[in-house]
Amino acid sequence: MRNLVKGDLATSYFLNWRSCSGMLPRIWYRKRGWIIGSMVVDPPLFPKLPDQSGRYSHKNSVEENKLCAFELLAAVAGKLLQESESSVSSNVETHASTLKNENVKGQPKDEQTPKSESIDHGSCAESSFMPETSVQEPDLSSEFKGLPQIDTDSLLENISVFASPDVLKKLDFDADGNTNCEVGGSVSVGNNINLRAEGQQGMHSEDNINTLNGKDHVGERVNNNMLIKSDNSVQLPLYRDPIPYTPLQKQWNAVKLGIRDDDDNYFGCNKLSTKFRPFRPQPRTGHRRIRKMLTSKYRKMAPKLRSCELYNSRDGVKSLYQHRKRIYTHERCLQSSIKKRKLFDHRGTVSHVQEASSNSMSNSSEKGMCKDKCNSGIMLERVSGASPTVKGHKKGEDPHVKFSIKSFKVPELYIELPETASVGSLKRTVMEAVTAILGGGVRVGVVLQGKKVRDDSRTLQQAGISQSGDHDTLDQELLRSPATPIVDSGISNASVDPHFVSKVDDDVVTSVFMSGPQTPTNETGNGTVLDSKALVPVSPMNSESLAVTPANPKPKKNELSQRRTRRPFSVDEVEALVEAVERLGTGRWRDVKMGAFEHADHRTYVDLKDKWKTLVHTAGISPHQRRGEPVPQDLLDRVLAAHSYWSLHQSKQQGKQPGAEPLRSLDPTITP
DNA sequence: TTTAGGG
DNA sequence: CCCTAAA
Repeated sequence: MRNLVKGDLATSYFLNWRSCSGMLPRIWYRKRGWIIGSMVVDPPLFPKLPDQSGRYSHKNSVEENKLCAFELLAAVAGKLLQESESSVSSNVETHASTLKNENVKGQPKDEQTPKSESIDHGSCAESSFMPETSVQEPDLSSEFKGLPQIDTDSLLENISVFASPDVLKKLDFDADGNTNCEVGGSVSVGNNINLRAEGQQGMHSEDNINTLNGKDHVGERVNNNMLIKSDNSVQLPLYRDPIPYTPLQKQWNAVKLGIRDDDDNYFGCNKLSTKFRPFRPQPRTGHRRIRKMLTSKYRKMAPKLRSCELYNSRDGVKSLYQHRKRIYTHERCLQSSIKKRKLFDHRGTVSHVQEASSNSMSNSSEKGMCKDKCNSGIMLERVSGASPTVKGHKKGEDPHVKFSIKSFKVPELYIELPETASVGSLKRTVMEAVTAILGGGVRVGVVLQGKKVRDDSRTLQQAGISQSGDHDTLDQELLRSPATPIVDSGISNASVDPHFVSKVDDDVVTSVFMSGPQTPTNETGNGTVLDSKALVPVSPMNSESLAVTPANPKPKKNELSQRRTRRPFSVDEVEALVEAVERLGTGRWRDVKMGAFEHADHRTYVDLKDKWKTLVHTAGISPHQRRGEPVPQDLLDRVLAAHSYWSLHQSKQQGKQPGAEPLRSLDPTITP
């Protein structure tokens, strides 16, 4: 173990129970020994070894070390459990009650409690604990004890609850009321960008565990933290019996700054040193589609699991993951359901709008990153005294409606820096990330009363963005509209931010959202817009998104046919692709995708295949005929070499055993 | 869903 | 990148 984790292992972990669901501890108990976190193992630890089969020359070492990773995580898990169980301190209760008291809104206790209420407040720490929780889950309080112990200062204030048990019980997929917990740091951008690292610095366990993603057990959450640092690195969820030992707290150093959203969207790909990853929102999936999605897309939910299968032979490890898969799936279901519910329930919900901008993060335990999903968006508030009246509007009049940006937050990002990085570099990195997002192109959408105003040709007046007098009317219209069906959307966010739904005062509040390039699935068949909130980070490579996005709405042209934004491959991506093809051949694009572009969600295996096709073509033409970012000649040479090699070796034939020789083992020009 | 190719 | 036949 000691030789596994070395001091220079840069990746660290962070903990921030900011989106912790109400029954986090339950998971520790009910799923004893289940996933505690994931782990990053840096490539240098896994020198590639010559392998007879050659295909995964690093396989053995990877697996070996992976098992070590299991050990490490198991130890952590064990400690977690141990602490959870042994601690019966009453101060937990105190904390809980404190939080309850901070729940200004105060939740109704009866079953009639609107789920939206519960969930609404669930996204914010100050209303984390709902009465129902303790009522319906008498054991919760005890279960919960393990949590606050860890870091009362940083944890409690960030605890949030997704849903109350009664909500959970109504979900399709989990009657247990298991909920999800997410651990992660956060970055908020208000007037300032504040970084917050949870936990304590400079503490390491005896085993030098400085790599631990203290994230949770829910599939997507886990995925969020399962980074592939390179094709040799592994981050795995862990299963192991508890091993008593080091205080968990010691390991909860916070070095990595996590910025996340609800999806497992990483930007970047294997072999690429992606510094940060913007997220896309969690796709919304209809209840009825969840099952299907879960079964058919488990790979996306637990990509690492897949990786293991692919690159680590078939041993016990695999079965472990297969077993795990179900759990991921299950919990993912649950979470999706919860989100779904949130989406529904937020509709028409009146909630507070105030979102502190500059002070949201800094010192307040009531505000700040616990806002979770609330952060992604721009609040536009009508500030003008002008009071255009729709009904009283006369020809020739052109009253103005003025808006100001109340707050502006950038969605969560995921930034990873070595512990040795300077604070300055941290700031710079964050700045780069934010700049990339903003500079990369954003779209602005308008959400009024929780409803997206899609028709750009409508006037503000027509859209209802004018005067308070129309408020009621608008609400009614909103209520009258049928429940919005939920469809799968690659880009839509999973929740409707209560902050953007409405405002109780007389002002018409318009929420303006930025979003990435529209995806075709933003609308349901009846044209109902599902996206009500979408601050979609735009990847740095997506600088064309603004230009590509049509300024005028295509009235009828279904956006389903909208062409995807063009995203030229970078040299790094090409390199990763070439490397993967050298290894896997030209007939296994899915494997290539999984192995080298797993987290580059915008690269499908078809994309990769197409890119390879063009690469082969490019390599075959004279340099002056090439366009776009020049691909280094050596890469093109490798392309040709791999192409010819795999053409000869018939990689695409299924009869071929998995031991098909990778090119690199035969090509002297390719040396690690 | 994935592969393979044409457009 | 898109589209789609075929597997």
